[in-house]
Amino acid sequence: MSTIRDVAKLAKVSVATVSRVINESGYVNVKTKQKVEEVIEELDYRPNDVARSLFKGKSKMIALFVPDIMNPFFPELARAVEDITNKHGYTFILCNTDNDNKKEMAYMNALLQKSIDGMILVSNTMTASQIKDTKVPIISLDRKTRSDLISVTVNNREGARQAVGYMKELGCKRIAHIAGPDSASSARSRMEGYLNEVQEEKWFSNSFIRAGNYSIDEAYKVTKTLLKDNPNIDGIFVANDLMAVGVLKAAASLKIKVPDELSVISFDGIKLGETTSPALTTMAQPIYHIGKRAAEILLEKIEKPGTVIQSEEHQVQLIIRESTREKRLKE
Amino acid sequence: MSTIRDVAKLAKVSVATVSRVINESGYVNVKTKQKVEEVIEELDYRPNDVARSLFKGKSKMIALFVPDIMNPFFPELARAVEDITNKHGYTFILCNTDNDNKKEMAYMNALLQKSIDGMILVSNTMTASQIKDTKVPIISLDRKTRSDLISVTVNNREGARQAVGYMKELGCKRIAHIAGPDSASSARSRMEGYLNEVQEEKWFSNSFIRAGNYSIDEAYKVTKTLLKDNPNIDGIFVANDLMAVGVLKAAASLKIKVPDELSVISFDGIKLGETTSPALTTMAQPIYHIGKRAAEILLEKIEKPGTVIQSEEHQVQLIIRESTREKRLKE
DNA sequence: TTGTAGGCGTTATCAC
DNA sequence: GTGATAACGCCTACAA
Repeated sequence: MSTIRDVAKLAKVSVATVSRVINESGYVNVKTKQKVEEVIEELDYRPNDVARSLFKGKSKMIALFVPDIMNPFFPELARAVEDITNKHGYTFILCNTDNDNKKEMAYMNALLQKSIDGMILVSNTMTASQIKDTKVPIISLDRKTRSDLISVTVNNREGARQAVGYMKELGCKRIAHIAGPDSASSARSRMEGYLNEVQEEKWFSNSFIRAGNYSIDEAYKVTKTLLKDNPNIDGIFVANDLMAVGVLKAAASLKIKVPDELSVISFDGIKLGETTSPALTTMAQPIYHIGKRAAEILLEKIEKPGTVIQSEEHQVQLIIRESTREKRLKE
Repeated sequence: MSTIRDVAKLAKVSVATVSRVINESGYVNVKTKQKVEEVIEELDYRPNDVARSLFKGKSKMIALFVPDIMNPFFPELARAVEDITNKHGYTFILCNTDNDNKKEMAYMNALLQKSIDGMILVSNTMTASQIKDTKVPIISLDRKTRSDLISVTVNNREGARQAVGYMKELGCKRIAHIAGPDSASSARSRMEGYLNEVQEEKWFSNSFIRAGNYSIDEAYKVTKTLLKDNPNIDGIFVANDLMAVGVLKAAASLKIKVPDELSVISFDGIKLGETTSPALTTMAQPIYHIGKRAAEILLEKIEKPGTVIQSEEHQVQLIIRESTREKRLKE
């Protein structure tokens, strides 16, 4: 690799001049500029980003923290963030945290040592004190952390409400809820929305709520007992699509027909929900879009430190597929 | 952020000494070491990795190139690579290339400027000349590139053969193939395996082969015409699980029952295949394992430049689920 | 056992 | 317009 000095020597100018042409900063004579560019071409010179970073204290890298990229909700988010950061000339770093605060902090410190320019967090465990003395821009995505971070989220509560409302319209009389992990703000909000819609009903009972953890297997298990304990349930609002897959499996194993005997609606709108059978009716998040917005906001904060930015809450949208159906009233 | 100089000053030693204790290199008196460590603690000093990188010419970062992380085959691979590199103290960079050679080269150059230590490529388009003058270790994963890169792959041809062989055992008499993109070595090998097993059969016809591109939608389209043109087909070997989802949809839309009237077997063993209905019979790759191995080999090459390493080909395994069934012979 | 000093490749601030 | 040169923070000969 040739350095700026090599270029300078060959072009018979100083490194300062070379620096000026590659950065298009300051004055430089047209002819010398030309000469320098020729030499750069000839030597196939590329500036060393590490040296640049050292000088500037910035690395042109941003990181995304997700619990686990193998959870199908996150690839789309990651893709969005990568696309945007890449377009702005930043390098994208992916960190799987397994919701483990230790891991999160380890990553964070490692990245800080690398002069990371900003981070986007999908996290429940990060506390305010852990990030308070960090001066690099950080924003929260999909969830709200226990801190005052700017966040890009979705109207979980209202979306949940609409989902449950839709099931009521369909004629469901006993609607259960498979909840997400209580540690996730999104899960708590969805539960709230469910309760808002259902708490006043005379049929409602706390036993209609079962705790899942946003994973298929756990949802399968709890749904099975739920349905055994309460055979009269005719609708389930599931806190995310992934768990709904488990719910579908549980229903199938109990020979309960979806949607004929049981309507299932969930949340997220991941691709996976289109391929199940029946395909999932769901409240779809604009996943790519919120990832995009998070990245855009972060870059804004990085590149113009002065500007104030605001949290954003985006809208979800009901997508009706095959797992819900209007109940036929007995005549 | 305090620097090594701050530590030195406060500990009343030279920076060299501080450097020695943080790197555990060279001699340093027990008492001074203690003193230095106290100060490090007190100042919460962390060495600046950028400065280190500049000096060493290494960044402790490795990158993984995949076509698109939204394709469900790749998250598991990415997770494996991230886990291993992270365990070794490296930072993980993810690059989505969309199989676009321009993008690949742009990423590559950008990363080289950042003193990347190594790269793992899932790529078809990278040619030998494009990487020949790169001295950082690169290895190929899942596919073989048009170059002499060390690769970690799976026995695609033999696996395909076994898959088709299995369908024959089930009694299938007309087995079609939905192929992957010809640009991918994995797709070509699977096609070969299919042909090996089928070419000699008197029923075989080239029209039993349709070109897909490893995506659901295209597979759906081509399968529909395939099945319309050849209603006597009773088995399909699909080049990957994702396309098999499209195949299942196509069959459903044609009211063809899987597996009763049509057996479907595919390749990859991604989680998605468990959630379809019917669940996919497939030749499963040890996805996480090959990602892990690729990372391990790469790190080996990075940390001990001398050692010679070899390409690896791992075994696939038949997983029988619901999309295949023995044909009942007419009595 | 410890310290001094040069260098990794850039950029930016001065002079000229 | 251009050129020295001092940082950026760290590491490692080489001296002492």
